[in-house]
Amino acid sequence: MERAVNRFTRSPIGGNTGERVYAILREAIVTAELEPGRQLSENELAELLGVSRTPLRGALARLREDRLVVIVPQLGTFVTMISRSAVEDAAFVREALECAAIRMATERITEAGLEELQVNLAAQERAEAEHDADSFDLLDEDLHRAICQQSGHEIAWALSRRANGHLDRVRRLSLPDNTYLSQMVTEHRSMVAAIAEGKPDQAEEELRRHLRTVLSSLDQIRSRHPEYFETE
Amino acid sequence: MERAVNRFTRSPIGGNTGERVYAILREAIVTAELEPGRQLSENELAELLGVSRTPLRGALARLREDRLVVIVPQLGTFVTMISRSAVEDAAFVREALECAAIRMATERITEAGLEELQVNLAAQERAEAEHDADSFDLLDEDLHRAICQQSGHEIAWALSRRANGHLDRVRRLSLPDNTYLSQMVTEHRSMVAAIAEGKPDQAEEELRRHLRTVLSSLDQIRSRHPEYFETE
DNA sequence: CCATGTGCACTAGTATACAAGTAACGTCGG
DNA sequence: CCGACGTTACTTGTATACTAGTGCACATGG
Repeated sequence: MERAVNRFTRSPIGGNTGERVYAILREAIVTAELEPGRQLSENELAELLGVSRTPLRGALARLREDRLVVIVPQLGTFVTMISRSAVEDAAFVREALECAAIRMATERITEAGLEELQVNLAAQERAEAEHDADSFDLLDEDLHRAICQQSGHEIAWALSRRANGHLDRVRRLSLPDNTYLSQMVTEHRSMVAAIAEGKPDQAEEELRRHLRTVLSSLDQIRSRHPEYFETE
Repeated sequence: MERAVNRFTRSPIGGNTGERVYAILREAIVTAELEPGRQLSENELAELLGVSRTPLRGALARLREDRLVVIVPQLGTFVTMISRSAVEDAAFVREALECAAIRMATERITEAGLEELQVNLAAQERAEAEHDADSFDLLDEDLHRAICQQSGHEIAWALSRRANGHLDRVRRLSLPDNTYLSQMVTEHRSMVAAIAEGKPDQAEEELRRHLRTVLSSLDQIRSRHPEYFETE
């Protein structure tokens, strides 16, 4: 324990089994392939994924921190029900972090950074024209990540994404709406424009409205899948 | 895996071994008892704490998410050096979350909630008069927690606290300054006053200034303990 | 004396075995 | 027929054993 090494040149983490399992399970929960309320058996999942319980449990522990599962000792692990408060908490966290980030990004963005945002925006417009929702999702994520990166605090994106599980689940449960894509692209365009013009207040306001559009579909989802929601 | 249970009445977590180990290690790192750069041996720590490697590794994994340790596969686990960017990231996250929370708290706080804040404040004044720094630390934490709670999003406090490791480490490394306590109490008083008067902008501004006082001691710490800092 | 190669002691990651506890189901008695 | 009780089959939590890989030190050859 005495050897104090300063060389942290190795990649911090890579394709750990636990990391991979976490990503798989999170995706399954967010898409409701593993539906809310479902009990998860560690043994069964381990066998299914071809790993042992040890890395699997690590993944479940992280999912618990994301509030996507509840682990009850000596009883079981369950996919959490969708609850209004959890969704609103996620929205609150994301709004707080990203609004602070877009403010700071507006003040310190570089030419190259702005260029990156606009390239992304152009790609989004192509994805919209081709009705390519999958490409759009990736571009959407990357735009928000890039904005946080330009703020100098990319950690905001990491935390926002992490806390975003409940919102993602609601979003993925929404039927792909034709008007949805064009509305999102329009809002993104307004955001980037505000950044380019150096108006932090306006950028923040655009982002805030943008993030709240997702929340607005909550009641719709609830009426379609009442069995996924917590009884209040 | 088929049994879908809705009764999540059990307490979510309790005194797990991993939880306990996490708290112990975090405290040791924050107080620099385990100094930056120090290599942590899983075997040694497990023996020292009287637990097996399994829960210990869970605790280390959480500390990695807090950026308090770096785990390099097949090489070792190390306490992270203090870096300006990590400290600034922590400050950014805390500022974003708590400022959003105090805003919302100001708008929706109840009489009882305000009463709670003022009781805390009075206790802080007593702790200041008695120069009881330990009591003050607890009251300080509780005040910030209570404000987040009154916002309706206590999760803001959980995340803020979690991201706050680097800031805590800097703060704990500071010598107990006589003027420090009275300044903090004064700032807290201003914050609560702004909440009571229903002025969200002012409350946010007071909190922002309050949080940045901690950051201001960074250079001082750095000159006193250069060996704890990352070479840039 | 220096350079090079090999072994060793250590690391984290993973798999497996064991312990403690819960709830549900079946059985036995009234 | 109904209720209480005990067994059983599951759960998560923890400890231990094993695997793969790293860097350092020491021995050996030039």
